[in-house]
Amino acid sequence: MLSKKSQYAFKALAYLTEKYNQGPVLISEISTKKKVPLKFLENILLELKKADILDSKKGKGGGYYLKKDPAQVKVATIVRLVNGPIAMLPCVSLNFYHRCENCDETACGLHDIMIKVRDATLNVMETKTLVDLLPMK
Amino acid sequence: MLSKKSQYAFKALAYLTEKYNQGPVLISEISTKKKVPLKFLENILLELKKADILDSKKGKGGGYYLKKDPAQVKVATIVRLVNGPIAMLPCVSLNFYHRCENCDETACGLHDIMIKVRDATLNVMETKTLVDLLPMK
DNA sequence: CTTTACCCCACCAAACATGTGGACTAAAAC
DNA sequence: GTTTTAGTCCACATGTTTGGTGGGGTAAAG
Repeated sequence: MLSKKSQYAFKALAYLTEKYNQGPVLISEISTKKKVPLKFLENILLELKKADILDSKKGKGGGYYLKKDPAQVKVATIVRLVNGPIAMLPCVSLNFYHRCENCDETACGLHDIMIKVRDATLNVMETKTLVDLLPMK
Repeated sequence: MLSKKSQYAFKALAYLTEKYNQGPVLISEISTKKKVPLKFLENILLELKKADILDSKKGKGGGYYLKKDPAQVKVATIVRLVNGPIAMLPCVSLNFYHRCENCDETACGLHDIMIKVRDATLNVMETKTLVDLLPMK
């Protein structure tokens, strides 16, 4: 399951997508509009900034805003960043690969199953972007 | 990611699938062959028994064995049992549904994305069974 | 009635999740 | 140039989950 942090991140990103190209948005505004704890949100947005998804301005008229076109930011990228690996096993992860202990990958049926799960999941997450977070009209 | 517990469960189930219809298998045998901590494994197997996946016999000649044909036991069932929900959001789970707070499902883009992810994942996990845990010959 | 082997309960440490508080810094406004 | 605004950074608190262990109890076989 996605952590609350991840869900908060998506709520914030949805809001910033709505406001894309309309200048910086206050953390406090996102916090109240999306019902996300202010200080927690602060950490999340900072993390997204460090990952080059968002940018920010300090002082009056400041706030956070999307650094890139939301249609170019994949859901998979955000999940990996905030929630961690998408794959269900370390030995099957593209971005967080780690060999399993006591497990021969070439003779592990679970390995093959989880590769299929990963591919099916990525097929969705790599094609959906931030604009898909907004409800259809 | 799958918990270690889940990985242990699958290792044990793979072993019991190999030994299907060959009588009860000792916990200690599974533990040494599959390199799973004995006491931890005990808890896991007991849980699988209570869920009607396994059965056991006490005393000499006792041990654990599969209660059903391994080809009839879906991977999805085991994951739900040992690891928890398969869906990435409570509001999108078939077996563990729970409404999201502060979130209108009908106007939540993430909701729709995660339904697609869930369906893609289930498509694999509902068709794969314990026999798929064994390496192909 | 002793041995074997599963059953059951309680506990434990470490890691992670979910926050909060407070001081600091940069930018803008006055 | 000092005040105000708003993001940055660090530390800590607390609760839950994860991964695991210890020990006694119970049922079946011999």
